[in-house]
Amino acid sequence: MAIKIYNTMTRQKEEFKPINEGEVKMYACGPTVYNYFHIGNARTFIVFDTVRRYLEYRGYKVKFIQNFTDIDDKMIKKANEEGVTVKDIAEKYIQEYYKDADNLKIKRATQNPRATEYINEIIEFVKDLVDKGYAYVVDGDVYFDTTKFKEYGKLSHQSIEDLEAGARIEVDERKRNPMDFALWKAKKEGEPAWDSPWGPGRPGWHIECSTMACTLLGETIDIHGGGADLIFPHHENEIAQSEARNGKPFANYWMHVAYLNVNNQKMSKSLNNFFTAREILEKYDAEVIRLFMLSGHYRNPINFSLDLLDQAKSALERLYNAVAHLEHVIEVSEDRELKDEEVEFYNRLDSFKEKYIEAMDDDFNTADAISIIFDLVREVNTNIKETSAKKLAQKALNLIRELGGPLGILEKSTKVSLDEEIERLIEERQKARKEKNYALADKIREQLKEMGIILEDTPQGVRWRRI
RNA sequence: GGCGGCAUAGCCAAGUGGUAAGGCAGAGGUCUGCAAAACCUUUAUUCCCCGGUUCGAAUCCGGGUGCCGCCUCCA
Repeated sequence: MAIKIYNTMTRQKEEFKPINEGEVKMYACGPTVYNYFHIGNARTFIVFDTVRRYLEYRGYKVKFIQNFTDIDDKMIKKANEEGVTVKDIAEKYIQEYYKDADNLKIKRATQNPRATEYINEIIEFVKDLVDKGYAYVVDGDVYFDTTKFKEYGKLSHQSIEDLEAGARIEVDERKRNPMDFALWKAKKEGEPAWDSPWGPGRPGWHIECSTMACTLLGETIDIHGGGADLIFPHHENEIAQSEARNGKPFANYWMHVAYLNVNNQKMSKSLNNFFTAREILEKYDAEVIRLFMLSGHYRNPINFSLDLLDQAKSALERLYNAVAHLEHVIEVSEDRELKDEEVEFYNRLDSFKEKYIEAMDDDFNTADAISIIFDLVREVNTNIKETSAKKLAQKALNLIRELGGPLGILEKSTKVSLDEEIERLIEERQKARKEKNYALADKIREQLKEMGIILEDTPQGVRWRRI
């Protein structure tokens, strides 16, 4: 069984074959660090985090690079607005990125290179393109000549003519062709700049990713990805630059994450339907957000709403109730060998893992994978009781956690220590119940609920969990 | 104009030729002092519409309708 990945380039699912056995070289386009990232960015980050985690789960050693774009028009504008340097803005929002990403339980990339750290490599890259005749210099700007790269448009499946026909951009007269794009931009007044053979200036947007991917991962990488809006022009341009210079395929698999919409429309500042990840994290647990994001396929758009987040919250609660149940059983159950009637389920647990892998192998079908976790949970709830063998409960719990791992959910324990006050109240209530003083018992239960503790009476005694 | 995506129950959503997963919400039941949780039953004779191919289609083909996106910075 092999992993299949939908490749934007070929528009079909392909069997994943890494360049080097057992190793994956993966690059995802990261944020421009001029603001907090929004919930749509969060979707892309969470998806690639899941892809990365799953590849690791399947035994690959993953080298995962995600860049920070720390120099571009938006960065400069923001710095001017705030009266600080571009570097100040970058430093600030990189730190803020880490805060939010960590809170979303997004694993840190192997490296997060910044464009400004690779200026020399970028200049070398551009120089090569000029030398090879793929780029030309105009007034200190350097442009890529898209007509020189015969396969231009192969990722977005558009010919240059088609692209031009629909172009809504004003054509810069200095460019040879309307679709040509800047590799290097000459310095304008008040802009940060670096020396180059073409005079002071700064890199264009697309060149940084080509350069950093090539420098850190090599001329051909396994997986390159980003949001669907990067297909054109960003990734198209990356391909043109990289393949023109290196003469070999840039990436073997192109993955693109569909949008997260609000009211079925793309989130944008002008529509004022914009949510930062941070403000959502204030209201919802990271795992709720992840479950929501992963409950549909990454190539389908998802609609964002608080109501949907509430649905995900309830769903996650069901999963955690099972975890709590198992943790409870492990505490109170007998450490003994399996009884005959337990053996069947004990062995059958493995089949859930098989189905899960089958789902995830199929282009990371997280929705299907999640449904298998729910199937597992139902069976656990019916088959495992306080009287079950401890090793059975332990295996089930390990499995639930294992399957949650690549999705970044079900990593928490429901066991939390109780302070004395709560412990006293629970005991008091138990006493009241014994004395059939149910009015008092219910009152205490209500009181604990307000304190965030849910009590559940089971035949083996009281069970509690936090909300 | 070019390219692409989507349309499955009240809501979310998987399934892409073999007779409709899963979750949320709702209803009924079991358990419980009552709850909670859990479990059981129930909620789409049907997958936007119309044709066609096929023994068989939500799945393939043709034609509609509706919504969304890319072709400009954007995850």
